Amino acid sequence: MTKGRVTLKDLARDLGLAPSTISRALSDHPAISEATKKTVKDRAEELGFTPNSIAASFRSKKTRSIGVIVPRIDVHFHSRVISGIEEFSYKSGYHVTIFQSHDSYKREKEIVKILQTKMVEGVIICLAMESRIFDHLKRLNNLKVPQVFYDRTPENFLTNKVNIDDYESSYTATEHLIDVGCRRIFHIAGNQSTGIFRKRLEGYKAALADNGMMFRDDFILTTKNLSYEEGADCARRLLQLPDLPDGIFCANDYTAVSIIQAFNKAGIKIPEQVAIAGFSNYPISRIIEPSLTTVNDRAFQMGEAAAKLLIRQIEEDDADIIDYQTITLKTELIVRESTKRI
Amino acid sequence: MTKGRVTLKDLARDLGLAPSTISRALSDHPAISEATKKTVKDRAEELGFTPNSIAASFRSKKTRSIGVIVPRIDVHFHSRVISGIEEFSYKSGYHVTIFQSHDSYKREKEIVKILQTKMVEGVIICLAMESRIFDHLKRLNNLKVPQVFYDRTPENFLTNKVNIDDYESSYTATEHLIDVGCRRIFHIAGNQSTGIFRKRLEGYKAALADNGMMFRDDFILTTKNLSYEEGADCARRLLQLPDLPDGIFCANDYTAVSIIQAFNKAGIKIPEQVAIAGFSNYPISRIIEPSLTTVNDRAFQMGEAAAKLLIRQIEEDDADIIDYQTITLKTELIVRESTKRI
DNA sequence: CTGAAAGCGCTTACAG
DNA sequence: CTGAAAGCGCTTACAG
Repeated sequence: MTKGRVTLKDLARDLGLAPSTISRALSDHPAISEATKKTVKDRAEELGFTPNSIAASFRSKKTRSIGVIVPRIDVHFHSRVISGIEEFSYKSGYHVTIFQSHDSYKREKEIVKILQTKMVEGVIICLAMESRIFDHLKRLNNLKVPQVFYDRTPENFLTNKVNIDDYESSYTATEHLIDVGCRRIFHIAGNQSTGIFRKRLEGYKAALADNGMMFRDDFILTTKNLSYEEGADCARRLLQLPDLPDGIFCANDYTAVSIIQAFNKAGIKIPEQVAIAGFSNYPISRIIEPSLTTVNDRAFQMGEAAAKLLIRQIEEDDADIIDYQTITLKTELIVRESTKRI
Repeated sequence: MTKGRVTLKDLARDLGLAPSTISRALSDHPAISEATKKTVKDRAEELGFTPNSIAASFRSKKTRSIGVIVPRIDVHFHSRVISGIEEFSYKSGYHVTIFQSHDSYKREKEIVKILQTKMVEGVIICLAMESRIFDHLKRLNNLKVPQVFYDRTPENFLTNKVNIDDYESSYTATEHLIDVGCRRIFHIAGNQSTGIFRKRLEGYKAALADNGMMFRDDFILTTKNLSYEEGADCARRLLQLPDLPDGIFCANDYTAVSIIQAFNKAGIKIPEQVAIAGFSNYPISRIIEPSLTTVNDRAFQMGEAAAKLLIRQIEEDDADIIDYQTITLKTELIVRESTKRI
């Protein structure tokens, strides 16, 4: 026995069989007899044989590894997506290597290069905020490494995408506010350079239009990052208005929570005077008082869907066929106290 | 040129040099002349040469890959630790492959086996709640794969550990409650089968003792998971007491927030009647009203420290020397409204 | 059903 | 400073 690890060759020598036979027996090749398989597997177990999958990957060109690039792992949304990715990948026999771009284009480019050397079989990525150029990703494409984008996805670049229906979700949330009697509905909007936030604004507009309500520019407060602090700032501006809104649809939960707190403090009754809806279903949305009506963003399912799509593309053998897919997950509106007017 | 990727051999042929020279030039081997290095690197760039690091790993037995096992990625604490691990590892040229045990011993065992076949050079792990037997990890040890544990660490098993000082942190938090005038301080305790929660209880006890206060068994409410719901339950029990506590030290933030809300509703003034301190510094602790005094658990730094320790152990060449380390990070008490009585 | 042989793309002693 | 050669531990056509 060589020092340390037992290799497949060691096993072969031990059993008086060819290495090729051992290899096939261990991977349940149909040509090998059941008897041999059993002998080999038992002996492998006894000797504590651990296959070196790096050697196997090197030889077979299959690493069964997926690269994931997110802006930050500790952003709750991303950690949930990653959890979904890991879960589905694990069940499918793939493993997941994670990198953070910190929203830097330079770092994203570096990571993509590393991913290439690591021979990952596919990549799931949420673009860095800074990324405007996609050459690094097109290059991956040329190397036939499938990619799936989520959340922040490239425009003008044909590829695989997984998203929720931001437009429809916002439409539903806004219509819900209308249904509970709101007539002056404001929108706290996200950065309009990001597609999903544009869509959330569009959904809001469409719901108003379809219900015969006028869209007004001054009902939109646009923020940079939809941060808690920006939410407080929006609340301040709203409270100075001659006419308060009677409904607010916020493009995320942080701003919604912030506004709820400011309004609570100002003695404004939620939902009686102002109904508020958010977006994401972050843990805090059910803890805040009143609890927040919000859109469940299904981050975990997005991760699962992304992994599923990616692995299908990896395992599809038709290298010539390029069929990019865009998966859109349905969301649900979770109605809580902040809009329960009736 | 072979179809698809350019290999090191292709480069060698192209330049009329030996593959060994190319290999050395690319890795800045001191024996190679600057002129040759430049020629090689420039040509590599031109031809779009991407080194196959799987081949390199296979040959050199260095994968520069670290396995990370956590119960769940989407638990905020773990996602922050992972973020710290990734950050430090990336800077050190290592990459991080992540697995979730879902607190299952069986799955943890499976993952450890996979990690062995993947030839990771080290493992960072937060034990599954279920894990009582450590044979799978001892086996890793025998294979000379360094391990670092964090948060939930094995007892009676010599290894590397990274933790915060739970005892000291709880002592400080409790003493802070005493300093602001509390005399009937209750403790919401975590599951006592977990080391860190035992230590938090101990710290609480010690602070009482050192300040001449009696420890009373009935001042301890023990929970299973320190969940938000269990916090509400604790609050209910506290509110039924003939004498309310005047201070509560909670072993995490969820229970603290839950109690704050219940007390708010019951018309009990925080901090005037009851001062409350938590543990973790979760985002919600600064949003809740009144904002929560809590211990910053330094999860990101734990991840960094774990990665740093692990990588040092990987790169230490003295295979014969076994020097297990335990790193304890200092925490800080973040004082907010919930204890500001003076 | 089993085996002999080639080779994946690198790195690394050894030699000069 | 550069090169020739061996080989890491597997898998996979090819052959019988």
